[in-house]
Amino acid sequence: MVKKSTYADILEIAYRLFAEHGFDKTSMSMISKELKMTKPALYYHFPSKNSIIDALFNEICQSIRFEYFFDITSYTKQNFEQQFINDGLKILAAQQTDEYYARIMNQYQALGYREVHYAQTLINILEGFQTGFEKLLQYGASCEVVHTQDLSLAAQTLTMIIDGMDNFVGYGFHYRYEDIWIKTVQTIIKGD
Amino acid sequence: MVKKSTYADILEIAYRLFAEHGFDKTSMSMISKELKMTKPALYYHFPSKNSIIDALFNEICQSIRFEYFFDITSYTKQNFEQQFINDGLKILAAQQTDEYYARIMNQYQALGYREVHYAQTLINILEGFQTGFEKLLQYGASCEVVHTQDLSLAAQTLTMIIDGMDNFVGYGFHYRYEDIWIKTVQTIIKGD
DNA sequence: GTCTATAATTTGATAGAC
DNA sequence: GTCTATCAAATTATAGAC
Repeated sequence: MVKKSTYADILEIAYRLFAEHGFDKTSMSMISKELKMTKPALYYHFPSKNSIIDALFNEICQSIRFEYFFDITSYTKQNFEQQFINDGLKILAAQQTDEYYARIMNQYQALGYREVHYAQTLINILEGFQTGFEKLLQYGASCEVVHTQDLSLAAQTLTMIIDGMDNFVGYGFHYRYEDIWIKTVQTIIKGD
Repeated sequence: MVKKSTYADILEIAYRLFAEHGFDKTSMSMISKELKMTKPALYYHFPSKNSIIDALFNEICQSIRFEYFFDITSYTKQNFEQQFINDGLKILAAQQTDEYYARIMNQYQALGYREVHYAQTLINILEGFQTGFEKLLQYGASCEVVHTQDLSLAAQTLTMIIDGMDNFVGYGFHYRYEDIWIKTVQTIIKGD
């Protein structure tokens, strides 16, 4: 067992506690207790509770960008549909392995309603998906493998489906997510 | 200007404050101040802050059930597609007129992660949509107007789209929601 | 880097008068 | 139904010793 840095320890513990109890009901006392250190020791590493919340936010946002899951350079005319389906399912799989993900994101969304900085970052991520999907579909159309006319609308639909799957998974719904994704992608590829 | 009941006044003010500042950062002092009464006066009407949150929750849940928007008895073979589209757009319109709706629901979702009672009620509502859509599609299939084979999958997709539209509207995304809904419904009706 | 001790503030909630 | 006054508890954050 390698000793991780205190900084990383704090973020890991805070992530779990924030998910379980929420930002507001997780006090610095709770975090320090769980870390087996005292409150002032915790304050030595982070100047405030908000700075922990922010550090966590930045770390999470790095790992959920469109480019993290979809690599446009790996797409060809031959593998297009399969690759598209697989890359989307990677997101689903990632979320399903992190039981706290949805709870945490729900709270950052709430923060976003009150502080534009959070909202803007989250909006940028979702816009990354939308424009990413659009570029991918444009490439597909140029290969004559995508037949939908309205690529922009298709990209919006895909973004909403991806976001919706995250939400529903996090809420414990046992939907047939794989099938929903596959069918949505196939319908768009096939065109009207 | 008719004088509403104090009870209703409190819920109206609390709804706005909860949306603007969140449950935790909205204190009973803030609510009473906004109502131009004192804190103990507020406590006379509601025994606790949680009881306000609960009363609001019950009121909201009444107004977002599937049956509130979709009346299956009004569907015929002739009007099926148009009626389906219109009823879905009614939800979208309702949400767009209430600027606080998404913020409030985001918080009840967060509560649901910590107290099953909230989660169960929200899940019931979403399940109401899913089974409602399925029944509607079944009726459509019996009229030979719906041609999708997998009605259950279609119902799940529709539920996710409805929920996703609420989320995205609330976050200020200017998506082409009407078109997304229309196209989704038409694709399902048309079948593979 | 970690500790003890404590300041400063806010909160949800109540007693009791009118 | 509304008020003044107040409580007990909890919270974020800091001073200062080791």
